[in-house]
Amino acid sequence: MAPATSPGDGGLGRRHDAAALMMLLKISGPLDLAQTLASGQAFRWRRHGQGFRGVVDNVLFTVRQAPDGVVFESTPESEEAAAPRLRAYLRLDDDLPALYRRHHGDERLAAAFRAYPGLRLLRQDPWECLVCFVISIYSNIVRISGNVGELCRRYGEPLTPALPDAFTFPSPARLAEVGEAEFRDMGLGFRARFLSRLAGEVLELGMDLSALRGWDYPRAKAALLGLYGVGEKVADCVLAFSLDQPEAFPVDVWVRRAVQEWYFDGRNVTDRAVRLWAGEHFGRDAAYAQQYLFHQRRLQGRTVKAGATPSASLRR
DNA sequence: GAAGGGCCTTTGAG
DNA sequence: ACTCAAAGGCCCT
Repeated sequence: MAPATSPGDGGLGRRHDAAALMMLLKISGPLDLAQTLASGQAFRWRRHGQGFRGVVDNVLFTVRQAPDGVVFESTPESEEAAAPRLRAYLRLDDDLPALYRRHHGDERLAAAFRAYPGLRLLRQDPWECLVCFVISIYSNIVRISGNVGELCRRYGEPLTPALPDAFTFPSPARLAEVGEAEFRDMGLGFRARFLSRLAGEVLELGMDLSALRGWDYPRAKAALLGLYGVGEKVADCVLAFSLDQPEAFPVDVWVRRAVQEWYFDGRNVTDRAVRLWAGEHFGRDAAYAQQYLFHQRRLQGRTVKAGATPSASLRR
C-alpha cells in the first residue's frame, strides 16, 4: 500500500495515495458510469479495480460509481480543480428524466431507457474524438482501442514523470509530421492516409474544432465533412460525442439495424433516409436517442435469434 | 442522389 | 488448426 506521504512523488508536492485523495462528485440525476464509459463513445478508458482509468484533457482520472455519485482521483490536477472538468465531461447537467419523459410513448426507445438508465453522452475533446472515429472506420472495438492507445504511446507526451504509463493525446501538429507510411506500419491500414491528411488539413486550416460547439448543426457538420476521411457517420459521432450537437444522429451498422427492425418493419432503408427520419422523429433528442438505440441493439448481438422477431422479444 | 467496388488488418465464429 | 465473413465507412467512379 502507498505510504501516507511519498518522497518520490516526482516533485508534484502531493501524494499518490489513492484512498486518501478520493473525492466524491455528487450527482442528482441517474448515471451509469460503466455503461457510459463502455458505450463506444470513447476508446481510452480501461477497467481499473472496481472502476475505470482514463485521460480527460490531459488529466488522469480514476473513477468508480458510488451510491450518491462518482468517486474519483485525479492527477496531476487536484481533485478540487478537476471536479468541474469531470462533471462537464460526463454531462452531469443533462436532465435525463426529462428526456425519458419526452419519449415515454416510443416503445422502442422507452425499452432502451429502461434497460440502461443513466447512460449518458460524453463531452470529449473534439480533436481526440475526431481522430478516434476516423480510426474506427470499418474496424472493431478491440482493434480501435489498441490503435488509439498506441497512437498516444508513440506520439503523445507522458502526463507526468511519475506516470510513464499515461499520455496526452497527440496534437494535429504532431500527427501531421508523422506520415502515412508510419501510420500504416503501426497497423492503421487504409486509415493511415485518412489520418495523415486529416491532421495536415486541420493544422493548415488552423481549425479550432471547439468553436463548432456554438454553431448550428448543419453548418458544424458541413465544416467536418470538408475534411478528408470524414464522412457522414464520423462527423455525426464527433458532433454528438464532443460538440454537444443534440441533433446529430450517427448512423452505423448497429443503428441502421435497430431503426430498420424497430421502426421500419425490417425493410431496408438508406442511411440518408434514416438520418432524415431521425431528425423528424427525435429532433433535438436525436443524439441521445441514437446512443440508447445503438447500445441496446449492439448488446443484443449481430443477429436476432431465430424464432423471436425483434419486436416480440422486446415487447413487454 | 443512389449504387457498387476497393480498401488494410484483426477478430472471432464456425 | 484453419477458413472466412464481418468489422461502429470513406473515397471514387
